[in-house]
Amino acid sequence: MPELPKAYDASLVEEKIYAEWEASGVFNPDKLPERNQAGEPYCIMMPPPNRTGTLHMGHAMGMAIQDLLIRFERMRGKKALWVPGTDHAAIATQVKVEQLLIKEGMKDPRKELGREKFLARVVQFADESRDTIVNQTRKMGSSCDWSREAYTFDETRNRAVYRLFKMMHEDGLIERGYRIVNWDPQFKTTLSDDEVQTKEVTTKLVTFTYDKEFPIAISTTRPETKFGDTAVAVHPDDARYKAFIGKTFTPTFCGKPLSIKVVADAAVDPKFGTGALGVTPAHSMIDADIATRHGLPTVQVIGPDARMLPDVGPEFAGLTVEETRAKLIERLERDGLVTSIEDVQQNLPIAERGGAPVEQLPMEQWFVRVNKPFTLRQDTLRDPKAPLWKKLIGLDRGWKKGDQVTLKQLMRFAVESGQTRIVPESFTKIYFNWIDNLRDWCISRQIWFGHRVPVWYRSTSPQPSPSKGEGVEMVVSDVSPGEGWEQDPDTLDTWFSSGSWTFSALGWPPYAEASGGKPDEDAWAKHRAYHPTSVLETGKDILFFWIARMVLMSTYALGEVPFKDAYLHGLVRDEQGRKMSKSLGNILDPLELIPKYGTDAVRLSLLIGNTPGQDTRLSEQKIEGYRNFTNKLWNISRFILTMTETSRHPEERSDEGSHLAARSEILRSAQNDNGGTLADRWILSRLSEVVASVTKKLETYQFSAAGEELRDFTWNDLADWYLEIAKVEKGKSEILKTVLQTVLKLWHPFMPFVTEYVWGIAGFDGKLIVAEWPTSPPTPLLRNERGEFDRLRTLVVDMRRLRAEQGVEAAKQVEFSIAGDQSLLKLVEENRAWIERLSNSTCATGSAIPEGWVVTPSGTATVGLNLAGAVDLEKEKAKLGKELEQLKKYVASTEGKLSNQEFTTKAPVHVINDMKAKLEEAKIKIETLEKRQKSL
RNA sequence: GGACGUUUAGCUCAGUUGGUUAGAGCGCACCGUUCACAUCGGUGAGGUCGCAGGUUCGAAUCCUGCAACGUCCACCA
Repeated sequence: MPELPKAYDASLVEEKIYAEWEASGVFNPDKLPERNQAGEPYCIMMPPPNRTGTLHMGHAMGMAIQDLLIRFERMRGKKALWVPGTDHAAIATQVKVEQLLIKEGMKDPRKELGREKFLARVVQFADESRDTIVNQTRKMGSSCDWSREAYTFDETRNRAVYRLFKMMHEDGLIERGYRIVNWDPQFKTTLSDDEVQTKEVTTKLVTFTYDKEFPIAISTTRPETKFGDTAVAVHPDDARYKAFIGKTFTPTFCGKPLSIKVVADAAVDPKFGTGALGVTPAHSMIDADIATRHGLPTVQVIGPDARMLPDVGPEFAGLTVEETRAKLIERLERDGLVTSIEDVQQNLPIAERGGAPVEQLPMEQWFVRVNKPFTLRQDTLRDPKAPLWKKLIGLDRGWKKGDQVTLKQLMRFAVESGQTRIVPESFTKIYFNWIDNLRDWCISRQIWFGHRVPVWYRSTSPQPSPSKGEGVEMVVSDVSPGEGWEQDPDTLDTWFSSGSWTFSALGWPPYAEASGGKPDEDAWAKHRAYHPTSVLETGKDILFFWIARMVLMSTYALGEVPFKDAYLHGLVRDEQGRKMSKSLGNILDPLELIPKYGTDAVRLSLLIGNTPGQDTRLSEQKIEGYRNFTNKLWNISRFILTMTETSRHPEERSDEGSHLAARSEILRSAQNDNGGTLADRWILSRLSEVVASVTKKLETYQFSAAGEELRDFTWNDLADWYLEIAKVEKGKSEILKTVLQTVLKLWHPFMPFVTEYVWGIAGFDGKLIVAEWPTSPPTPLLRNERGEFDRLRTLVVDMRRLRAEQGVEAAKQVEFSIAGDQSLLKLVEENRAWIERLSNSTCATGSAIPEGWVVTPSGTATVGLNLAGAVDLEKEKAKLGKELEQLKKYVASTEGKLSNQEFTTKAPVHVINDMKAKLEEAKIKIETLEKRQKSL
């Protein structure tokens, strides 16, 4: 064995170890040992990071959690597959590249380069990002199968997108429609509802009439849209306006003649403003609904560039909405039409990327209809493995082939039936709320980077009218149908492709269309067993964007849920709880922290100390703490390995012969026979307890609790007690090795590098990553060793405390004379060697010491110490008094409880037994403390 | 406006179906480096579990109300 350095240096070993793992093939389930091949499939799809640059702490956390899960399940013998990948992220990537090009000096990159050249730049950038991301993923120690790396914009995924589009179009779920959409004037594209965010601003709420003759005043924060008004809506019961309902007026609004019908609609709040609402069907989704109900016409007055259209008259045409608004308010005031102007707080819709105010415009776009019933192509959401209770109440079945359902129903039932479980459960409610309010999903985008809408048009008349579908022939195809056909210029929302990720990344669809693409029949068939995937781990902020859409796509296309569990982690915030952002300069970069503290430390800091769905604060100090723990584990290993190497350890060498022969005998007897020492039996029983508990916790996504328990065991029980005892009691090589092996295995999913490194140095059998998870406890609990050991441990802590007291600490040597019950004295005698060592004292038992259980040895000058004389009497008395008071209070209350018949009959037996035992101990303690008090 | 979450030690957070005298890490105070580790060891201080009621033999945990902070959704035009 080489000389092992005192401190573990992660930066020297991590890269090498990762390369070894890759070379060994264990990341690929097809190359796993037989045990795994025969095991249950276990699959995680990595949420594909956007190809927009680099990974951040959120990604790091996701990878740490997923790697923990996949390593845990792989070690337990499952056929574990973790598929890595990246997302082309359509708009995000295009915007990013545009910004870069503008920085480089271009004014309008798309115009200057043209579609083809511009796209080439985006692709180049995306490819570079991919390399960076892959490199970072490796640095995190992720044990994903790189041979299966997928991309949302590669050939297989393109096929999936096309197939889904085609299927949904055939089923009438994808339709072209002229509707109001969210429009981003900055990037000139539509946005889905989820890509729109809000910003609180103060604006002017203007109350006015269209002209002097118009009898009803209306309020608005956006006067410029009023050019498009076609009605005024009032509440049906509003007495003020009842007389006008049904009448049509023709006011002239700042130079533009309008036709305004007064309609009654219950959606109008009579208490807001004047109780009358100017209806603008073209520029408000709410108003459009009202317009539909009353058959009102739609008049568009704002164009895609957020400027006024010519219809509004020469005074305003071509002005931006902001300019128009200011000018209009001025004009209305001048004309004396304004009743009031007040400042109000308003949530302005803005674009997620770029932050420009979003306009609502009527446009011809492609939509996924979520509320439209369609005919199922296959049995859907039927769960053959459902437990009996679910079968009894019908939660095991969804629908049969041929049934009529809506996408919304599928999305709801997937979670409602428990076929997909959301962790933490509280997010289920949010999911349902979102589903229930879901509107049709606008999937076409006017950006260049992304999957082109696979639809082709050809004119069949000299004056085609595409918006009405007249004079135009349309066909869905992924390749050109021939001469004279033109493809739809739009691309698809990026979530349309990532929605199919769980199965497209596994090779779906099963075969290529005759029209193109390589036949790849085997890929999906080969991976079929991995779907539904086991767990989807991602940030909680992405629940709606992504999780819901994956449920939609998977239930629709395959008739099954995309994953059994969805685990949501919270945001990683800085130590003050702020969001990490470039402008605040508070970003912690995993790539900077890893070389400094090691990947294992970074991973631990993300895994321990937080709960699912809850935001977590991260600081360098925290990571440093886990770096320290990594080093502790290293030194524990180093100590054990050195100790068990007989040729190296001087103390062990002295009794080498007998020791070697007795090795396995000792271990066996400690495990089966109540042989070995008390400490041996204690550590083995603790270990078995920890194995069971950590396994259970990892199975239920309690990573933090599992890690904490392991850390406590490793640091407190193993290092601080058992290893110290092992310095005194000899012949523990086999037990130490067993304990070390088990501890390394348990830690491996959390901190793969240091555990692998130690495993390699120790020369333990096989590769760690495929080592079996320690499922069977190393020893049964046959005797009360836990309780006995704990009594001695408490004793030693007491001795240390007294040892550290003022006056005593000055002595060169301290001797304790211990009195107590016979069983304790016997235990002390049996374990005297390590008790004396760990308390740094000598101790005697059985001698008659009247004052209590701690005295000085007679006051002789050599080593003795008169404890009573050295201690601050008043302070000591006060302390004792306080302790006694507390104990007596406890005893009184406990006795009270135990004498309460209601309590003893209703409380569980183990609680009562525990209380009784604790009570006896407290009584003994009171006795000894009282003796001591008398002696003072 | 609706929904959800959070409130426990100086700080960051655990606390799984109600059950012993509520825990951990960090920080702090004091002591300690010859034999794995100062990225260390030992000892200790520190909490009426946000507030007010209720249910119960028993509440940090369940119920009701309130407060503060946070997140999401919908928006009042």
